[in-house]
Amino acid sequence: MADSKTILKNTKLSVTASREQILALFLVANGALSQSDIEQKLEAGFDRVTVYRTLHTFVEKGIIHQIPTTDNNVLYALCIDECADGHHHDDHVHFLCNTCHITTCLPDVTVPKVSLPAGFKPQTKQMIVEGVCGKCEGLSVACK
Amino acid sequence: MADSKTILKNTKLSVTASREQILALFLVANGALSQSDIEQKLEAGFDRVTVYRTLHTFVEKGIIHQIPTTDNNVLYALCIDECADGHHHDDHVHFLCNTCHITTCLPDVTVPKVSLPAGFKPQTKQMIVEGVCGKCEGLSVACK
DNA sequence: CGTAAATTTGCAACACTATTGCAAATAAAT
DNA sequence: ATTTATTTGCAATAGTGTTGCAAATTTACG
Repeated sequence: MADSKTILKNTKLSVTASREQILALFLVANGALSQSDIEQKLEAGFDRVTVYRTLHTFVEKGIIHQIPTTDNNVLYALCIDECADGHHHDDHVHFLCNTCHITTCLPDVTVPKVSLPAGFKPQTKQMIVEGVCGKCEGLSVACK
Repeated sequence: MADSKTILKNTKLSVTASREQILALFLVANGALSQSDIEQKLEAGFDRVTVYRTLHTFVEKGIIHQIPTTDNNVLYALCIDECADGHHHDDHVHFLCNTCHITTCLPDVTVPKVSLPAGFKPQTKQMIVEGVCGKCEGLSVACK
């Protein structure tokens, strides 16, 4: 189940080298990845456009989801929940560490509901918390 | 107080034509603006770099704040709260309308607190709700 | 008010990202 | 094994982010 090829087949996507390798990167990543992260980690030199299109395909198929940032650098992360095609329900919070700059999914932390002013109809919601993650906090303590 | 020039003086910024006009745009805008929005709305043709630097300056000075999006297009909006230099406390929710694509600040809707897993130290948090805003909802009903 | 000092602008320039078309290569279906 | 459908890589274009520097503008001050 945690196998690239199986995921691709289940999603009815052609199994290709680039898709397998990119998906594998997500499976071992402990956080979210940007497009350039992926390009750098791929040993085989895939074309930038291929990576771009592969990510779009994965988002469409609900394999990964996008995480907005303020630095014009969209991040992608595996969908932990089973996302149907085009329907993302990743209602979990994302955490961006200001020390190691790794963005982590917090699947156990659900985005809370908010009551909006009259007239606003909510459909999806995103929440990003910035701060210091456990690993970095521990390291800085250890250094003292 | 709602005057461009006064705001600039209060922030100890030089009063220049570009800053006044860009700030005026925000004062009349009902939602958040992207850099290209601003470039298009400026009658006087200011250089792209000037707009870029002006926005950075305003963010630094706490006049406007950034809103992250998933489409590589950071938005900027006026800080309703009094933001000190470099310290933003815009703990309000942003609403992105999927119909008119306008992002609105909801100053009365505070980003709720969430409890994070052990080790994570939160510093700031952002929340974006997508859906349909009151104006668009009303319009679509009126059309039926 | 006028001049010097500090800031800001516009231009040039470069890097990197986003996006599309198209022909060649590859995978899937038979 | 061969045909068909997909996917890839390349070329090319557009747009954004970013910096340095000289010219223009603003502010500070006598």
